[in-house]
Amino acid sequence: SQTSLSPPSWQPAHHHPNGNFLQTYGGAADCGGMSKQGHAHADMMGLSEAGSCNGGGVMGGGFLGGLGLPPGVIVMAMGSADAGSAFQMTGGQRALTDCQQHANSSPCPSASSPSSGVTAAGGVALSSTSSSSSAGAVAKRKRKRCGVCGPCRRLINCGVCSSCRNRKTGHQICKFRKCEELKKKPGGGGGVLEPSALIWADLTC
DNA sequence: AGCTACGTGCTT
DNA sequence: AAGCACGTAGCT
Repeated sequence: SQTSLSPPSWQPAHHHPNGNFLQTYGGAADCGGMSKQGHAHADMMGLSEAGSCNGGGVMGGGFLGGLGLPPGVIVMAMGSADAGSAFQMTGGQRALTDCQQHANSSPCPSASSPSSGVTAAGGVALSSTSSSSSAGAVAKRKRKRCGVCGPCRRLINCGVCSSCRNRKTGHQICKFRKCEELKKKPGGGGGVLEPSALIWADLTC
């Protein structure tokens, strides 16, 4: 709902060329879906700072050449100082909001899930009773993305990876957005996340 | 009700 | 082992 923190004033991001390219694009869906909050930008920032190298940046080149869409956005975002500041603001605001909201006891990282119990450790707190499914069995709860790893912080799909291309049948998130934690096997791993979480907290808060 | 994406089984 | 396809949990 557009209550409290109604989006600043850069909402327009949508109708602009951006909206178009995205829609035209395969990745469009994502952006559209994500734009519920309308923030492909926040991601870009994340991209340039962390992930861009592994996927965004590199791909960008390919895009411009073959598909030429996503990069457009990026270029625009970075190109216009105006937009730049706007993004910064929004991004900052968001982060801040998150922090404050989750400042309760944990740093922003946990922003991933406000009410549900997702632990930084990547564990899904099987909070409450597993509604569905039989009582005794440990319902096969879905783990949730940690929300703090590089991939998680990325908001836009590459649109070219197998997951993006096969979205119809694959039902998988963009490979570049696949949470590092979810890549690991459910049972394994301990608190490998903490570090990154801290960093993230440091950077944003 | 519809969408996104995690989990898992099958195929390559 | 990696990728694909499907079922469905979780969310809006």
